[in-house]
Amino acid sequence: MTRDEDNGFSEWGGYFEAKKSKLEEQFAAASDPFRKSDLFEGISIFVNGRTDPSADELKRIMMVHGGTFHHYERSHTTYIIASVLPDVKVRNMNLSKFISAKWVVDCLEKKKIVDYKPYLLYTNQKTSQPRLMFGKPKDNDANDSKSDVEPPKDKAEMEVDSTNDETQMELGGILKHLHQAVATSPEKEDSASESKITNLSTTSNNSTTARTAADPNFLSEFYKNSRLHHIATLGTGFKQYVCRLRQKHGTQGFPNRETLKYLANSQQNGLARYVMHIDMDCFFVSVGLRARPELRGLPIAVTHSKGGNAATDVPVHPQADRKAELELFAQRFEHHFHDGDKAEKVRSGFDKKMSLSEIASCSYEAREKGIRNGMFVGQALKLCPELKTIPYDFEGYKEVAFTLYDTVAQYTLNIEAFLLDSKNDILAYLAPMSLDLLPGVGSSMSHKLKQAGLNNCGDVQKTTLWRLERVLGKKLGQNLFQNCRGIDDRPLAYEQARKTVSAEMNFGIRFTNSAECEQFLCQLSDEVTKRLVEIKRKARSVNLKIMVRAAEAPVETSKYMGHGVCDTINKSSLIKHATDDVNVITTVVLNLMREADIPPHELRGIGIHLTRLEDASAVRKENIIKQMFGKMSEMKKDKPIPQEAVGGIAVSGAVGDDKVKKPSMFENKPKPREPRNVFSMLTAAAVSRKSVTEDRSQRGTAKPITRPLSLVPKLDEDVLAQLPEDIRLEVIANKEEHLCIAEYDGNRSPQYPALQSPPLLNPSDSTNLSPLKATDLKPSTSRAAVARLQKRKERKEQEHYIRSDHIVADYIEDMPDFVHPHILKLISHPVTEVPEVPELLMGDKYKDLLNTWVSREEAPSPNDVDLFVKQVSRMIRNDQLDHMCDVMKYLCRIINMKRSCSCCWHMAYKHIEEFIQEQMLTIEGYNLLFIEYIRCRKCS
DNA sequence: ATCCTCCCCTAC
DNA sequence: TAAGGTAGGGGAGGAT
Repeated sequence: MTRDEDNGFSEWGGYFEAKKSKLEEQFAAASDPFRKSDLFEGISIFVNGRTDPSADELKRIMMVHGGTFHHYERSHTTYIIASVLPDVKVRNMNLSKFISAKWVVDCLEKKKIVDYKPYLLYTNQKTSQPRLMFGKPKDNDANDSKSDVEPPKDKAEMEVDSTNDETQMELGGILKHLHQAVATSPEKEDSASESKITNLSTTSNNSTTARTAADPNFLSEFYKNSRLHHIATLGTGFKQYVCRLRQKHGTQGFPNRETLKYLANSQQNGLARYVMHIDMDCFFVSVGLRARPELRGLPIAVTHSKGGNAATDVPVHPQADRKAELELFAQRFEHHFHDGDKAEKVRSGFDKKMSLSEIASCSYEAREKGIRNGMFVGQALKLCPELKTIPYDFEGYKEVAFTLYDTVAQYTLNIEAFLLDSKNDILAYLAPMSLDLLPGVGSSMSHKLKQAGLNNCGDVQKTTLWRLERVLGKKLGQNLFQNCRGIDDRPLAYEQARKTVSAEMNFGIRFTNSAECEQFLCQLSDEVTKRLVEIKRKARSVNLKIMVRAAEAPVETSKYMGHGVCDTINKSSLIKHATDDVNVITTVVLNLMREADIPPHELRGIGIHLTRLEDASAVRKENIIKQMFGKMSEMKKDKPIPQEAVGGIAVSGAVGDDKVKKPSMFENKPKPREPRNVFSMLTAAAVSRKSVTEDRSQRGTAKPITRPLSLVPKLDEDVLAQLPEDIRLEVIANKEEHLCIAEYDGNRSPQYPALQSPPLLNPSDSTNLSPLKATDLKPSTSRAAVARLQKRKERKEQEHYIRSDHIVADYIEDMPDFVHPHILKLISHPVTEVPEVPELLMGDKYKDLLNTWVSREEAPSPNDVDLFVKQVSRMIRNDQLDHMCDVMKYLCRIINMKRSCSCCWHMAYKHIEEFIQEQMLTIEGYNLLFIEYIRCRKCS
């Protein structure tokens, strides 16, 4: 259940601070000495992509004429200026905000705000826009909204009424209202009429409301009302939101950070780092109280229950038996009773006819009475009969959290919670602290530690690492050992690629027959697949989690539509190819359920978890292997590939151009091998390669790509043996073409395999060969295999050859970078004769080397930077992230220390860092946050 | 030794 | 009446 803290929002800062920043923003605009007019007062724009006039020019116009320019789209951005529509699917954008830059120009020319509607990029809109409703009764706008679209509350606040064509909207004025509306609450008007009622919780009073999962509307109904669902999705959603802000942000500065720096500089040197900790206390309650100031200072709880008398005498299902369920629950979860709140819930929560609705968030005044988040309302009312309950406001939570993130983003995009480094008294400071205050320590772990005689951080500080590892396991022990000393040196990671996707419902599951159950499974499969597609991934493993009524449990639960005491069953299935096809997933899910063979009426909870996720485009590439084999058969009919084509067509997209031939620090070391090469053989591959190389040049990390012939990976039976089982079997099934790949000339020199004896494809001899078994694909010395090889050798002389190695090389080149570590390994062989990048930076010697490098060179040579980049690149591939971070930290420090005025060095460092982030993102799926940074006022 | 799978625990 | 979700980390234990 929920912990005491709050619902996941305890890190999210104050709403009123956010509000203040809006005012400050307006104030800042008003006080601009260069200001020429107030034309755009109250209007803010965000420029998306390339526009005419340019973003810079638009920024200048807005500044000079009283408007606001947002460096990234914010929830209250009035208009988004763009030339083309972005991929709206990605982020559910509000299209009614996208207008052409010409609007700004025309406003300026006419010296007034002209109607923006003719400038909308997306014109296929319903006649009624979601609109701002300043207390207007709904029927006031009947003339324009015969609307079948309900104006969603959340969007309405950000929209501007544009229904009256004749009227030039006084946008500035409206926006002032808008700000006010956001600052107070969208529910103000409702609450005023209700404020006399003690308890304001409302439930869906729609009599047609779906009651169980047998109703097709139940799923969406449930998600709409589930606090836990909202907490989870808001969390993930905001992670993505911050990522987007970070991506959009690019190299722009942080508008408000300058102010902060200015303030800081007046006191000290300004190079110190600041950590802002934002704590959103009682988040749900605080948001709920925006519209109910009269309730401030009272014990308040956010819950679905109406509270009051209604919550002490709830109807109980005739087949429910609270006492029996309580006893069974207590018996089954005895070992969980180290969690005091949970124990108390069981002990006194099931009493009489008390409400079993859970409290999502409660005010300090309520906490003082012993009320906790997650507690049943009935139980809470026993502790505090005067407790007031208020309803959820999910849209409000979202809105406030957006405001918060937007506000913070004006200062930094390194938004992540972390423990402080040791600044001296940290040990003493932490010693008396309760262990469950540390991240990752919950009721279970602290209980375990208590049993080991460890009650607080001080106790753990005195314990050996070995003992902690014994008690908790290796990793958890190590973490606690560090954390209780205030140390957490893990690199901060964000933008991590998702590893699982799931959708679960353990409420309202009541089926009378399998048709109802299967219909729900289809719906849930659909839901989870949508989430999968949304994140552009595909799944290989489908897991079905089923909660089944425990044999001893009463047929109906004490909690209305709850799951009661259950047994949990997990069933999983591996899919041949990663998929995001709803039909495939649904079929698997239905099969798993049939296998589980549970009577539908005994089901109480169902969840679908998709794991072993793969990147959708990587999966596409995997399929290309098969296509490639297919193409090879077509090529039988084509002309032979002239040998000259084999030599390698260098495709360059160089950034580290060698115009400056500075001697390299590392020149006496063996030359690193060039990592890539491109061969053009298949038209299709060449086409898709184009986009890959474009990508690289955009990133600015492309290198001239040439590779000697000897580096072309060969494809042989080992490769095939290592391909994923399913693909391999398919290959076997299509033995006609693949046999040739599976076998190669055994006389090849081990030293220069590709050069001296390139693996050759002989398309014509394959047809005579017998079907292959899987074992045939392993390196074989069997007589039959030798005979076949001999036969092929004889034919080589007269046949046209197709080089499988080229095709594979081409395929590898065509793959996006991030699949290389995984798939490249499968396909290519390490080539031994070419020197590897020397491991200059491994071990401890890197410090000396970097020290010498930075001390000796006034400016770093591109070659050295390039070599350095290769070294760190390898560390990333080899999963030596900790070491890589150490190396980077050291380099940064040395540069700050010895080259504080040399922006060449600063740029070089930043270039390296950018490269690392790119590579991290593509290989690991997330970025790193480097604690150490270049402290230069000139170039930072 | 290393990987995989099935959980449990924790955070939000 | 009531809306008891979602994702990641990692330990235990078995397979290889």
